[in-house]
Amino acid sequence: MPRSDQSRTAILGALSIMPMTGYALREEIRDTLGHFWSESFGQIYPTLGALERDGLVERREVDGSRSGLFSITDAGIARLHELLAEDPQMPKPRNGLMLRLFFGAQLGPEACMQLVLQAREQAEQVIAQLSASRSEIAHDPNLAHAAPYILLTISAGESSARATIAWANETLAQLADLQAAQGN
Amino acid sequence: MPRSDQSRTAILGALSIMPMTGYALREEIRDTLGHFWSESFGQIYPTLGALERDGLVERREVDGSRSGLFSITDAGIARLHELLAEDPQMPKPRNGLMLRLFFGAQLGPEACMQLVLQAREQAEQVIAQLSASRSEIAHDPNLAHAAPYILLTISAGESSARATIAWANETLAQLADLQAAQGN
DNA sequence: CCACACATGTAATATGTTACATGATTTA
DNA sequence: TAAATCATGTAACATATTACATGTGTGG
Repeated sequence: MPRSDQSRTAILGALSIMPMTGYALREEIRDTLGHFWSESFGQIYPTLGALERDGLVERREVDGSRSGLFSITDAGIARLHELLAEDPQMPKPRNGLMLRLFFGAQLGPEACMQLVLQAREQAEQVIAQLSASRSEIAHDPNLAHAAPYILLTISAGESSARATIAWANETLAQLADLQAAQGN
Repeated sequence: MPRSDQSRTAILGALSIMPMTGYALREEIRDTLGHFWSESFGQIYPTLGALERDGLVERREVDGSRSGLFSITDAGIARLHELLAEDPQMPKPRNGLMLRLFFGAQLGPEACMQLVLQAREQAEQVIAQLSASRSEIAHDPNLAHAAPYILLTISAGESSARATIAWANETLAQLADLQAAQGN
């Protein structure tokens, strides 16, 4: 009953950068991998348990505290390399915005414009967040040797967001035309 | 126990364009909405059953054939409008490529370059497919009044794929630098 | 001392895919 | 007539989220 290989990959990967508690793991994944990855507590804790049973991570009880620091073992590093070498899989796409636009004839041009405006705003926020992340990552000593690779993913996010903005602008113009034509 | 509103939206939307069998529904969703949506039989048939019980679609038995043609009812159209007006939701992101690149320090520059090359090829294929779809859609009489909206989603796909290609080219150059630096 | 962040975990629920079972119809 | 495609559906499995339960440490 293998808990998702994908979750294991993300968790082992994060622990390969530095030891963490399960709680910190969620925070890091949300804040740093957030644009292209997510894990919930419901996944993280059972997966950590399974990884521990398999000897891929170790839990170190910190003095009096109830909090367990998880760190990756040598076997864990080896397994991480195997997992990373597997073919990357994308989830089946389910883009609610495109679905609505596709049936835009039912929804009408005004509502579609609202949706596109919303998408453009979100893309602008993403760009701002990524720009902030970029400098944080460049200055974080824990990430020293991982940083060049992490920055590639930041660039991917920025590139995608810029494309969304350009598309949104074109699309708004076309929707305005459709609206005008409908008005006739 | 509401079968996903999202699946209902997609199915009602497709039936709002023309009546179809469950099988044809899968084909259409895969071929036409494929770049940003997917449904499996395991979702389609139970959902059609539920929609029928709710009076949102009707099954018409065709003469001797066992195949049922599903068409949307007036109540179904009304419900579709409600569903389309709801906030679009994106699934939690799980991008296997970015996950691997993020931990690229573990994977090494050569393997990362392979991944990026693969992503660039896929994007090129997407562009070719979308370009073909574009002319099909423009010439399909069934899609006459839906076409302008559908073409907006095609443009979004093209725009995103072009951004991926541009990012891939930059990224390959940077990975080559990393590789050279590692070689020293 | 109260609220909030840290921390771990489980259970109920939702969602979705794959494989299987079954059979009709069409085409080579 | 054999193979491929059309067609419908179910069951088992896989995955993932949300809400809940529980408790500790810390700052105002």
